Amino acid sequence: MSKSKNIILRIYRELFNQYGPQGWWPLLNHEKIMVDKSDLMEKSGSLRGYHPGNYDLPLERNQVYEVILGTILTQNTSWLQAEKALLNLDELNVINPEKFLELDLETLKKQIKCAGFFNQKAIYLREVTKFFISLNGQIPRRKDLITVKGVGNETADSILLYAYKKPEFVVDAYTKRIFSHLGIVKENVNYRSLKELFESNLPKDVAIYNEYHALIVEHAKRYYQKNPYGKDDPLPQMIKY
DNA sequence: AACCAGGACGTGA
DNA sequence: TCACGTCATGGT
Repeated sequence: MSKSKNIILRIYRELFNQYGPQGWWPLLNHEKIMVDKSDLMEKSGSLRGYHPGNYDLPLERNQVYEVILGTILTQNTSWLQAEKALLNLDELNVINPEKFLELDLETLKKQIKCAGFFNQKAIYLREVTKFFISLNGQIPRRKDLITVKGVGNETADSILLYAYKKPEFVVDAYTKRIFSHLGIVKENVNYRSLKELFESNLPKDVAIYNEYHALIVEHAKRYYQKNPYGKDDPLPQMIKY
């Protein structure tokens, strides 16, 4: 049992002990091999991570870009569907910002249809692609990212954390669901407060931010998918005292 | 057959 | 700020 009084940190340790490193973005290896789907092991309805424990990715430009595409595609959709859309785009070799913009709108929509909201996501993807190119290799500021149509709070933080490796904690619906169920925050807590709660209780460490959010998602998939949320969650017992 | 998925936007209090 | 309707396919 951890001796720390820091509940946020204790939960992180518990989750990591339970599930281990998750391995999120990026999905594709743009240097050589394509992803072999048979290598992806099942993990609670989704697919197993791609490079668990490696927090140095993405390394190259198209990999950074791929993560950005993924953050838009997965909005309010399971990662499994977003992943399919991403693989569809990869088959056309358009996971490259310049080539992506050459793709006609109808083909684009067709490729990403499986991820839902394809009309607006097609627009969002183009917008964020133009923004990415305009950066010219620079790391975007959060306030500039948020002005891009289709990039809200969570997506902006996801891009900064998972594409640019900047220490911005990502809060999502699962985070709110779990931590309000545990009685740590209110159900109607807003994004900024919840994000601040994590960032003020954790070392400013990209690897921890990266892993913690992924662990929250994995935990939520197991115990917070259907109502009543958190019914069989063992966390309340584990973090007692 | 409902309900949910690694949300964001536009609008009107 | 905050609440609400809208966007849409797919899995369970």
